[in-house]
Amino acid sequence: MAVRNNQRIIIHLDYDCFYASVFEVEQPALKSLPLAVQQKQIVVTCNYTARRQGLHKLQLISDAKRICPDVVIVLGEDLTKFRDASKYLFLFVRSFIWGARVEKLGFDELFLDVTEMIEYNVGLLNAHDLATSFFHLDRKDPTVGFAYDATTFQGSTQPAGGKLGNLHKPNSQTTLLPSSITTENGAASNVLEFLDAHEIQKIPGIGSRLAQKLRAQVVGPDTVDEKVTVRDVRQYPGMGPALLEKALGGPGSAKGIGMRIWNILHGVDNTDVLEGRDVPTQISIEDSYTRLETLESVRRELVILSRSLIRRMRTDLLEKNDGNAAHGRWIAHPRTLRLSTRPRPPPGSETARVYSANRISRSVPLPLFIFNLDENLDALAERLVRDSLLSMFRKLHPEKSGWNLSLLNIAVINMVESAGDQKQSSGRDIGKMFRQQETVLQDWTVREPSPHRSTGMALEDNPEMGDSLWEEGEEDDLGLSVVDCVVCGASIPHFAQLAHAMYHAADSEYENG
DNA sequence: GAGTGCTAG
DNA sequence: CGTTCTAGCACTC
Repeated sequence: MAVRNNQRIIIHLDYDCFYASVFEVEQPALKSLPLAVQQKQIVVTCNYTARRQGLHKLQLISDAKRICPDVVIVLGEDLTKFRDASKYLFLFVRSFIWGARVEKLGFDELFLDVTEMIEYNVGLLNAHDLATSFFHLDRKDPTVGFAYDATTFQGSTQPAGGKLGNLHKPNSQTTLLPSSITTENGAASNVLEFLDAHEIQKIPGIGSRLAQKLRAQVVGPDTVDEKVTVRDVRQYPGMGPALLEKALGGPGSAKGIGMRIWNILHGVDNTDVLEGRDVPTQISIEDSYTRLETLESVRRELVILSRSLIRRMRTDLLEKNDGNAAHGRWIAHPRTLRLSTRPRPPPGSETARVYSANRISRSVPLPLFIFNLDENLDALAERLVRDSLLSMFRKLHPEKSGWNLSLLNIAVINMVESAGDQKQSSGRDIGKMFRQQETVLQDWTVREPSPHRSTGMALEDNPEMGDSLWEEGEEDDLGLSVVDCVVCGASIPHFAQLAHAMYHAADSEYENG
C-alpha cells in the first residue's frame, strides 16, 4: 500500500509467484510439492516449497533438477491460462473499487486508487468504539463490508513499537507509520531510512539501464558491478535533480528524468493511477529459438505465431455474445502489424548486455482480411504470412541466409476502439466471473438483523479466499510501500489498516495505541 | 506512422 | 552471467 501522490491513497497488489499459483489452484496437491514452471530451459518461477529447497526464478532447469531432484516441473510457455487468471483477478478487484481506478502492471500486479473508499470509511469511524469497526465496500448497501479492529495495525510496524509488536504476519507486511512521512527538525524520516538501505535497482522505476548509469556515476564507469544503495546515490557530492538529469539524460530518455528519479529516491511518486483498459493497446506473440536457419523454417514458425495471434485477437477484441465467437463484433481494430526479430549476439560478446536489446522490427498497415470471421484460422494465418510477414522478413534480413535468429515476434499495435463501445466488454467468461464474485461477496455481507459493527465475517475466516490464487509475500518484493502489501486472503483488511492509520494521523496520537 | 529504447513482472 | 513472454510509454525521424 503506497502513497504515490500526496492527495491520493494507493494500494499496490502483487500476486506472488503467479504462474506457480495458477497451477496450484488447478491442482491443490501441488502446493506441498516443490513446483517449478518451465519456459525453454529456464525456471521462470517456482512455489515456496521449491524456494525453501534452493530453487529460484530464472534458474536453469538442469540446475533446478540437480539441486532438487524431486521438483515437479510444469510447462508454462503457453500463457493463455495466466492471461485468463490475470484478467479475472483484475476485473474482480476492479468490480468493488469505487471509481474503477485500477491500473494493471504486467500479469500479476495492480495499483488501486482507494482514496474515496478510505475517506468515506474514516468518516464513519466511531472514536469511542474503534475495536469493532466495520469497513464498507458499498455506499448503498451498508451491510456489505467486513468487521475489523481499528485499534491495531496488521503486521509489523516501522518504527517498531506499534501495538501489535514486530510480527511479520500476516503475509510479511510492514507498515511505515504515517508520521514518518513528514520530517521534523531535519531528522531523517523513516521513509528515507527505509529506502536508503536498498540497492538502487530494487526501487520501482529504476530498471537495469538507469541502475547501470547511476552506478557508473557513483562508483565510476569501470566498477559497474559494485553494489550501490539509494543512500550512496543521494549522498554523492553535488547530487540533485540537475546532476541526475546529466547522468541519466541523453538520446532516448524521457525529459525531466532527473527530477523524477530524485523524487523516487525520496519516496515520492506523483504519477496518477491510470484506469485499466478493457482492450489491450497491443497484442504480441513471440517465440525464441536455438536455431532458425532456413527460410522454410522461418515461414513455418511465422504461420504458428500468426495462428496464435489471430486467435488472441478473436478472444480479446471480439464482443462476447454467449460463446458464439463466429458472430461477434470487433470492439477494437489494430491498424498496424509489426514483425520483430532478434539476431543472436556474436559468440564472443562478453559485455553484460541488457536483455531485450538487439531487437529489430518492421511495421506495415494490418491487412483487413484478418478481421474476416468466416475464414478459418489456418487459412488466415497462411495468408498473413504469404501476403505480409514474408516480405517484412525480407526487408529485415535482405541476406539470403545465415541470419542466426534467436527470436521472432509478431504484434498488432496501434489499437483503435470501435465507436460507441467504450467500457464493458472484454474478458472471457465474464458471466461466470460475476457469478463467482457474488458468492464471494456474500461472505462479506453481515447477515445479522442489526447491520453495523460487531459480528461481520472477516476475510481471514473465509475459506474460499484462503484457498485463492493469492499468496504469501516475499521479502525481496520491495515497493515504495507504506504497507508492503500482497494480495492475499487478508488483503482487504489492509484498507481498514490504512483507515486506522489515517484516523490516528488526523488525531496525531497514533503512538499511544 | 515507423522504428528504437526503456520500463515493468 | 543470461536464459521467457509479454505489455505500455517516451522518444526520434
